[in-house]
Amino acid sequence: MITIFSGNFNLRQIADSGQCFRLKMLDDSQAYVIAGGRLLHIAEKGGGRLELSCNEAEYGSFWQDYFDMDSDYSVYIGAIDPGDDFLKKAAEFGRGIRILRQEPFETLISFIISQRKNIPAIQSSVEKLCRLCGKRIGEEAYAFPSPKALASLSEKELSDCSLGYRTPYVREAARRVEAGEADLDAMKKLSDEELYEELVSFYGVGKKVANCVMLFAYHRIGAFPVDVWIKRIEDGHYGGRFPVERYPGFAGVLQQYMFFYSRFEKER
DNA sequence: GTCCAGGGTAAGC
DNA sequence: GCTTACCATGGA
Repeated sequence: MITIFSGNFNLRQIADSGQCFRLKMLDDSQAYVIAGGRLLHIAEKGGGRLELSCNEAEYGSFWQDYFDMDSDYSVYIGAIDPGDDFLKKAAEFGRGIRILRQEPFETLISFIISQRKNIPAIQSSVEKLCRLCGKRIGEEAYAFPSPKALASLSEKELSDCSLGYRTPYVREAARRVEAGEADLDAMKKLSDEELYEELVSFYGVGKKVANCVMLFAYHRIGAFPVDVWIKRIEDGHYGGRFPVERYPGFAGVLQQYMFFYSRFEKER
């Protein structure tokens, strides 16, 4: 176990931010995260102190990058237009959110599944897939399936994970990656535009899902996914379109604050 | 029972 | 280029 310190880090907020479907809260300050075939326990101890159930080497080689610990989020928040009261409130409310660096394959499949589902339903489908063909890495803990494992599932097995009409989308994406027709790792070196074009070339991946994969897997924090929640905000607060050009290269971070804030607001 | 969800595709204009 | 019907399912 190691102890680290971080500002702008709140487990509950990250868990509820809709970017990751494999972060499970145990109580208000503890969680399990499954990523990269690893299982991590995190506990928040107050004052920005975090206890992680890994050693220094594993932190340095994986989790530090996963949680984007080298970025200072106060810089993004500080760049917000002082006249934009809505965005200032949203950022203040969700200031513990960080943009994770998740695995491209898991993110691609998860967000293909996400279309027209609410977050609990997405988590449920992803969990079923992992239990069905992901490697067991702990008590009741399963890694996200490999492309090979996912590509070998039958249509019925996939369908039984409540994928509905998305079943062929998932199947084809897994097959294409497994066959080497798309190299998700090699795509890391592409420009934003090239990466976007590669992603939307997947059957079942459109503008919104491609932007989510860019933001949450490839850490292209300028990507700005527009779903029904963000569209509602754009219409209600920005005359139909958020001024992404005012925040060159990091509008995606602000998008997360707004998404999280608006979902909370709706709950009351 | 009804409404809605981190949308995309294909067909039609 | 821009609309529109249709898609399956579960959570609230």
